[in-house]
Amino acid sequence: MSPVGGPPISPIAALMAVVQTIRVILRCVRNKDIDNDRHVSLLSGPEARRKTLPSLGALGSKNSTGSPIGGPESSAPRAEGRGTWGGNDFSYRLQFPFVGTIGDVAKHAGVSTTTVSRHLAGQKIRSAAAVQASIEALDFRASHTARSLKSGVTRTIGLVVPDVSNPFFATVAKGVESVSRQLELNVFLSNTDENVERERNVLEGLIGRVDGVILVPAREGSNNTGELRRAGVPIVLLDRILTGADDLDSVLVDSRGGAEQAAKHLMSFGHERIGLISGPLDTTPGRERHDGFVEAMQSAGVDLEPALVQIGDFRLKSGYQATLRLLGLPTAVTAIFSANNLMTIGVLRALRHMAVRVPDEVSVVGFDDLELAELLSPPLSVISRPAVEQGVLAMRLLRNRMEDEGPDQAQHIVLDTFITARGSCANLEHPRRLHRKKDKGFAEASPPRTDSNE
Amino acid sequence: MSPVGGPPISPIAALMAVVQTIRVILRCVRNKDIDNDRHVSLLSGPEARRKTLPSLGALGSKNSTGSPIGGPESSAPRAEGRGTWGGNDFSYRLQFPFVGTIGDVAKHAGVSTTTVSRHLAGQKIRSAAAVQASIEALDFRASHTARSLKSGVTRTIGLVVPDVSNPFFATVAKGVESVSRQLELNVFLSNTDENVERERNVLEGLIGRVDGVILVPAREGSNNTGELRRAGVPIVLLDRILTGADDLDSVLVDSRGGAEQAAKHLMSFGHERIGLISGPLDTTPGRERHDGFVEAMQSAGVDLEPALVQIGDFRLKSGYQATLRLLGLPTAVTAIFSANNLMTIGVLRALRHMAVRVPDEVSVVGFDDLELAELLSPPLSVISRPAVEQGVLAMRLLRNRMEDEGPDQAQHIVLDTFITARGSCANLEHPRRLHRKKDKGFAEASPPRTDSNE
DNA sequence: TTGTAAGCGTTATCAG
DNA sequence: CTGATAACGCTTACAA
Repeated sequence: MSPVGGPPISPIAALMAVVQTIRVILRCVRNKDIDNDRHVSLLSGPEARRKTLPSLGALGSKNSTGSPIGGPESSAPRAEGRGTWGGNDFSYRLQFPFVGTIGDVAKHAGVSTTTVSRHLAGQKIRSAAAVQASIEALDFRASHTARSLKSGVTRTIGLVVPDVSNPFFATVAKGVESVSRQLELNVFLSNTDENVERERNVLEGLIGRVDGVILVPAREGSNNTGELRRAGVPIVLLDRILTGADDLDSVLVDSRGGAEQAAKHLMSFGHERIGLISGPLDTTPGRERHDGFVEAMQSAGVDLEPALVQIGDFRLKSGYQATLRLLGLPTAVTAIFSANNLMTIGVLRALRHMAVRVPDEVSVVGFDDLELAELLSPPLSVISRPAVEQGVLAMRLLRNRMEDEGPDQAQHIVLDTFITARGSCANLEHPRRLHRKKDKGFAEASPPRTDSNE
Repeated sequence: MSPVGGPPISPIAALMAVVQTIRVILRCVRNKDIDNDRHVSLLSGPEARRKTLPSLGALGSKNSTGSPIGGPESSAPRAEGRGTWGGNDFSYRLQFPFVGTIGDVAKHAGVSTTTVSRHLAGQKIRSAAAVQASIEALDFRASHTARSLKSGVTRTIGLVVPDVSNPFFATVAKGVESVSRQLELNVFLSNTDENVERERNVLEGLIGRVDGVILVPAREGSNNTGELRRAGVPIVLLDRILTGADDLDSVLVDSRGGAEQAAKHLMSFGHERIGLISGPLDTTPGRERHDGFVEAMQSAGVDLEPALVQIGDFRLKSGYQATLRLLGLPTAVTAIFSANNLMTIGVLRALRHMAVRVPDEVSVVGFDDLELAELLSPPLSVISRPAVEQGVLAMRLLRNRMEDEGPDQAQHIVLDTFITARGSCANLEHPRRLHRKKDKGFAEASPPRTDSNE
């Protein structure tokens, strides 16, 4: 701050200087840098926010022309004042962070804390109007933390997914979030990166912070829910289950059926040498899509030699590399089924880089739709499923557990998948060529189609 | 449960019956359905979890052959036992939710709670080994809630975005989450749906629950941060700013520069009738991309008639509709610049539905890359930017505010955008046709290219 | 209907 | 180095 009597500065600059000074002081107080003034007590946390206020009044009247802050009975404390600086008049008004307590409201309204608490809980009290007025005057907000401590309830749930940046999980998150907002629950979002270790840490870190968890486990065989369950936290499994945890609610899709649909769809075009790019077999969708596909092939009497089954990790790069391996086989594949969206992108990239034409040379079906699938050339055929709904249902199940409603036995919801046949599959004997379909329709969601031609 | 002496049932069935019964009892206790037994006291919340345990021991020994639970000094309580049921032997073991306190540990270790607290805080105490042993024996975890109440710190931040299912925000969320995990902070995820009202509710609901907020504001002009700031919660703006809130840290990208790049890129192909599909002008990226584009056109001396500027809302459908409007103009556009990823998808869908060839008839540049952009035919040219980094930097800035580190003035970070020219732009005079490029490269990220041919 | 007082599980103070 | 004690802000018997 420039000394009084120095060069003229604008009112705004002066104001900024005052604000800045007070900020620095606040910061010093928080950092316990000051300890010689009776007005400034050594406090941390919420105390620092509240109790340093009177001293700020004192500082204000010492360092500037601000009027001191009102007594303890005043409403949300503020410092305001006017002054002259470098020949210019200016005024300022500062409102300080203030977290009032139920006790402040009680004092202000002249009742007991009990009465305020009752009012807050929606009970009828005689002095409702006065209490409400005090609450508003003080801009009072009840402390969630204190309530949690007392009630043992956090009104928070955890959503633990392998990867939010996967469009499927992002969509699920949106579904979960929308329901939890209605229920006035907050959502902790955590990524496990498909990693069992990280998952364990994440889940243990949630203990005591959440009333329930929606979990997409990294691996079927690695049950990290023990600590959480011991702590009495309800859990709903989403999209993937945990071996031996049949007592947990779950919301799955019929991955096996979806994979069968994919296999049958490809076989209906005459394909027999179909490459499968599977997810990890120790995840539910990985295993089920693998099994569903393999069984559909077998029951159709088609031989599936081991080299045709490539195991990926649900990430893009693994789909890319698996495709290269499939393309390198002595006898080329004529079709590929990829078990999730990210790997499918990898498949398409690999095919593009190797200059393999789809569907002329290789037909492709992917599990999980993509926003751009329809716009690829050819449009990508996929196994679709209701992703938002999975999130919504999981949240509903969790709510029931949290409220101890609904049946006592575990609920296992399995949603249907459906095939969205676009243009990435073609007849084996008569590979088609592409053309652009003259289609002036307005429909955003195309109905299943299998056309693709030039 | 079937009466003793009834038809023989399997041990498993018997066990399940016991478990089931105890569950029901627990539930009744929680719901206060029982109040006539001295063993079962009327409690709710954490008390219900803890204090009903002795009574469960009693119930266990009454209703089954289970051995009663140990006294208050025992470790995490469990009920276990064996028995005969319908002629078959069976045994069971149940572990009940148990949340021990610092006091339980103190008692177990024969020290005071203060000592345990000190041990937990990492201070040196004489009985460290014993206390640690007790902690492990009791499977003790300190209550986050109590700590928060005492310290005034929640170790939680809020991440408020318009739409998690937008790949850009999903990616940002991943960046934020990764840093916050390192910092051992939890992340509340909230969607505002680009809606000011909802945003206000979300932000107010965060007061008292978080130590800081990363916010992507819905509208530049609607500042909903007042309450939060009054409560002393630091805020970092991400990707969008708020008018008059220059004192808040922010992490933006050079949207204006990106839009200029897009305009220049399109003009370099000879385009002059370029349609702009802008975002809302009262959002930072909407406004800056609009202005950057318009200015680039003007300074190149190209006239931009009003009908060429269509305002969307960053959602897919608005891009679709805006494109239809552009196509319906008396003089057709020869190129389109779309201001965000979702609208770009809408653009492409509309062009596809109207059978307009890209880039032969219309060239396209979108703001924000898409995972599949490279695989479209033609590959989509976009303005790219470091999305994960935006999230990471925002989280770092927020951390500094929360720790009162770093400079006192607001930090405004602006990251560069860069053009990823693929194949969706072509010369105006000599529209090219497509072909598939023979490219066996392994590169996952293609370098900027402008080729597209048949 | 209202208020008093005892907790919820921690941590900070202060005296041993 | 340790422990009794008093908060933190709220809810809830219990008593008036």
